[in-house]
Amino acid sequence: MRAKQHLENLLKGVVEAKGWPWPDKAVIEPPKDHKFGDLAANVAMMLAKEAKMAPRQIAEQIVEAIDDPVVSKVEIAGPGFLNFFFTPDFWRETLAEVLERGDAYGASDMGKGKRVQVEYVSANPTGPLHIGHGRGAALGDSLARILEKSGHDVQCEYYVNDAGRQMLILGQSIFYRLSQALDRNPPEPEDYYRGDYIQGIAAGVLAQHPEITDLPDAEAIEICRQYGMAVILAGIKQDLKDFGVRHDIWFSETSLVKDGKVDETFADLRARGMAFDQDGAFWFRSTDLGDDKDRVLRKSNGDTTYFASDIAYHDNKFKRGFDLVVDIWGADHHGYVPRMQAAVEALGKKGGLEVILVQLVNLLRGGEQIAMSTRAGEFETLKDVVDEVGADAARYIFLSRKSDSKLDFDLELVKQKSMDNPVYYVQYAHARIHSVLRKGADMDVLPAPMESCFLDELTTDEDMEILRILERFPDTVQAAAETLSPHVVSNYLQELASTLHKYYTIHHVLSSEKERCRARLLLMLCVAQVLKNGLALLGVSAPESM
RNA sequence: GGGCUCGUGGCUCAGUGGAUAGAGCAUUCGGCUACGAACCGAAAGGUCGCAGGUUCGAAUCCUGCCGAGCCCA
Repeated sequence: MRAKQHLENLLKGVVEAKGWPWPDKAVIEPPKDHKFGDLAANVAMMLAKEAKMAPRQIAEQIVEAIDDPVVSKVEIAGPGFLNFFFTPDFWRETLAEVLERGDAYGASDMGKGKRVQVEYVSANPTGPLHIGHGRGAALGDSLARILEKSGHDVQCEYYVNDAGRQMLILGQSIFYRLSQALDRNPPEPEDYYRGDYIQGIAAGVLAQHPEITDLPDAEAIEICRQYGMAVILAGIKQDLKDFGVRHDIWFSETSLVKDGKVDETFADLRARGMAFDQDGAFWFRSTDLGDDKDRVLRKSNGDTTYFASDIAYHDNKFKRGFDLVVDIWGADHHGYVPRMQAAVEALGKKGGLEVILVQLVNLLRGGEQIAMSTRAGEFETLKDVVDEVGADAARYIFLSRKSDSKLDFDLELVKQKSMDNPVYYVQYAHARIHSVLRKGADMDVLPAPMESCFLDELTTDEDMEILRILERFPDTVQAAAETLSPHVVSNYLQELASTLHKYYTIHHVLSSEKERCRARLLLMLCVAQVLKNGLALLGVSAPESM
């Protein structure tokens, strides 16, 4: 961060002094290979057209004008890149920043306090969460942490679909099992939830509402519905808690309908000319916004559609003052995205909604696929998976890949403590450092204080490599926030851990000469801090021993 | 039929218009009588699905086609 900012300011100064405009497309970033330099800039190439000069000529002029104590060398590469090398002292200063900021290292005010809502999981409370929900949960939770770290004001929400047909089916399913348990031989419903958990809930209803056996079916079903929903929702909350996932608000669909929000939103859309009556139904004019047909909001029989509730819900979100709303959905809802975006645009909030689609999770055990279907009752619950492999491993696997590609989740592989399972690789690096720090303390050798001159001892290529990576952490967090991609952080952690392991093999920390030893302990301490901060963004623990 | 997403070493994946396309796994070879070998090093492995286009420059952007998955009809 410091490096990038420093260089940008420097270059801007030079370019301005030459009377050239600063090109929007200028990029300053670390080159793929550090032999090219510490940072590379393409300003010369971007300026070539504007200044009507060859890139090389511009580059030469810039190089000539640069005079900065931190820049130790500038080179011009063939295509016109400017490659900058910074002094070792500059890189060593990174340690001061890490020490000073501690857990806050990596934080920034990039978001400028922008209010962001992240809505995720939001599974219908008709059964326990399964592994696919776990992926959405890990992603949403991590995203919230990353956005918060980069200066956004974040709120996490779970939308409880407690009003629809699915909940009625839940009630009927419970009632069916309850009647069976009473040997009443009820007819099998056409469509119902078959999972074993339904029977447990039925027993619970009976225990708490013994009078239910004498009630008319409709009333009994309603009791089952409410009881079942409460039990299942409590289970979902517990599962998410055990998975380390946070939701600030549990928003009920029923409350939306009850409070008349749906009608308010309808009126609003009508006033904006985005909705109309036809054939006894009420329609959303989505064709105006690129949808392939207009969509019904209220059917001629008076029922409102799911889409109508969803529009009202999003209207409500924006009325609560969020600048950005992030929805995390299963990829099977992707057909719904353009419609929802159109609705948001119709509400005058174009660009205010980001939908992240999470692809399916393919659950395997030793390469064999495990079938999953909530209706059929065959699935591995999130709880089972977390109990088996641990929350850390599960979260890390989910977060180490882009959300828009399918994910194979093999229980056997995830349980293995090997490189098939990258979470241990990163955690091991952290634990290893703490082991060295403990050992150092036993030997009465402590990390050097920052203000000492010992840091001059950090001179090797490996020292510099670690320092450069530590310095990049704040950039990484911002990149992850901008692209809403936690996997950027996990990739970074892999790289840092790998560099640490390599360092550890090459350079012996404790038995080297005393001043060097203390300088290296300080370096180790800072690596541990950054590993910890990065893992925290993923919601994964950083153990000091394993 | 229309739409969305994805095609990168044998496998799983990074790669936000930039330099010789990178990791891990698997394979082969090597490294613990020093801080944790849950580790490290080396070798081998690629026409970035195919064909055009945009430009100083394309795995990346655009168009068409092929293939996979999903949604809607």
